[in-house]
Amino acid sequence: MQNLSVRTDADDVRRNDRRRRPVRPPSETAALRVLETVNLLSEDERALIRRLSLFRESIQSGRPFWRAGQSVGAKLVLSGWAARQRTLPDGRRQIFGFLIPGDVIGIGVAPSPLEEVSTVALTRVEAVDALMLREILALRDERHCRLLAALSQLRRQEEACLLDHIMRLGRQSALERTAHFLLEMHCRTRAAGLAQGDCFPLPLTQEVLADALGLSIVHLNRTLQQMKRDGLIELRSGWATICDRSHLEHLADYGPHDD
Amino acid sequence: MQNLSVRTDADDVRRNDRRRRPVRPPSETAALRVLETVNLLSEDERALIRRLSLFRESIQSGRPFWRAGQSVGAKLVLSGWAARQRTLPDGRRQIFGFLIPGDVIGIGVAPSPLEEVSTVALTRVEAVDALMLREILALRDERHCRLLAALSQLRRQEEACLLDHIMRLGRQSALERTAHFLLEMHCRTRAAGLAQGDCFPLPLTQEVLADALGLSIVHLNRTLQQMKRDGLIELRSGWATICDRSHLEHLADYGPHDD
DNA sequence: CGTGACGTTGATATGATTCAACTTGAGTGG
DNA sequence: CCACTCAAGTTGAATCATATCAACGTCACG
Repeated sequence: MQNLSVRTDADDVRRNDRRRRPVRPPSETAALRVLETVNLLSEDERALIRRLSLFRESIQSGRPFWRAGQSVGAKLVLSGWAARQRTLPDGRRQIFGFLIPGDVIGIGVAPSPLEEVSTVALTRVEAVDALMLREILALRDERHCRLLAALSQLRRQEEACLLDHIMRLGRQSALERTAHFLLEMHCRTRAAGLAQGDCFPLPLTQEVLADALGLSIVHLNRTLQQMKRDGLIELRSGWATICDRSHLEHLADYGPHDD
Repeated sequence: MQNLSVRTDADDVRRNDRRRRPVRPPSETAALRVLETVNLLSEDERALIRRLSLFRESIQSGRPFWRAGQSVGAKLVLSGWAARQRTLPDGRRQIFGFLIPGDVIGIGVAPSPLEEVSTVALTRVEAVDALMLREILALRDERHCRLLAALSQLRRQEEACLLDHIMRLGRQSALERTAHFLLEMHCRTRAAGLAQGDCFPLPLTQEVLADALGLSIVHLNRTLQQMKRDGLIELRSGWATICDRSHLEHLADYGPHDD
């Protein structure tokens, strides 16, 4: 794992026991993989993404990654995770979703309400300013049409995840929600080339997980323990493993919908 | 009320006690008002909407209004309410949102995942086939740019409602959810010109309401009763009244978000 | 005068939250 | 190397919010 060129966020977690070395330049392959998954890109388009890497920035864990209503600006995540979240006056927090490597925010002609939601880094996040990308795409040059299509499909997947999230929060039990969420994250990390078979990075504390799933931290903990006890999943140091996929999928009603 | 030109859905409910008369042509003003609220339209654009009324169709309450993945097709609701919903294998249902007069589905260049959700009529629904509208807008004629802007803002509002829905389901109590939802519906019906001051049509059974708010029907019933007892709202025959707005807004944390 | 859809109610069960204590493991500084 | 600290995870007990079940009321309609 360590010698792959993809720097995962869970690496951050697992490298805790060593002295932090100077930051290696993060590879842009995760970003490219996400987009490729969706749509094969031309060499022109890949080069465009790679050139962006010059405008790299690094956000510390816990710092805001994107401020609500940041009217101008656009970012492409190279590595690290962030959470879109909103907080009630009394402190209750709801997480709407996660940004993982290859995800993008602020691109797209029409502004999305998702960009009105503040986003906070959950690990160290390496990102590039994608304003240039946005402007290039706005020209609707034919050479970039596949990239454009890939990005707009990415946006559609994001919206589909919102719907799944509503289904989970409104009508599924703690166990079902958690199972469904883990399957979704496995799918997303796999698309980003971050997963290894049934094993995928999940650099989230139980508190964060609970705030995403609309559960208390204690109840989430018990739910996870039950899932481990039942041999459905394994969790350790920022990584999750799907042990019994078919059982999980059945439990969570995971898959395409036809009603 | 009865002599206003806007035919509301709640009229359907309240007219139960009379012989059903031949269907009067529904006015298109609700549709226009929704769009106008967002953006003043030119006379050209209004005329366009009015002309659409020729392709009118009527959907019975309970029948599907839009099938999941109906790849082609576009509709504009003139009157009546419909629910976007998904059902789990064991029958649990989650409602993602409601279509009210002036709402539109299937327009928009990029297909939205919301259009992958099946939609069912909750009252009789009068709609027009807006395929023509979609094609006209796709031309990006300058004369229709305001209409285009209005429609895309409508879509943004829809997505914002999804986020509010997630917040409600994930982190608010039954009371808060219900309050928040009622305020949202008041706002939306007002924009459609259907509300009368603090009073607005709400032609939803408690079962439907419960499935939207992620509550059991019994608990929703008790919650509504408490709200009535506390003088927050009134409900009767398909209409709701906001009695104590400031209290409700405070209770539900309703309003713009800044975190 | 049934019949069915919707709403209401009480009793009871359960899933989830809260609180508080304790564990574990990694980072930090003496 | 040890003691300390802090964040994250774990556990049990008590409590609360919400669900479930079953019965009953009401009203419109045929």
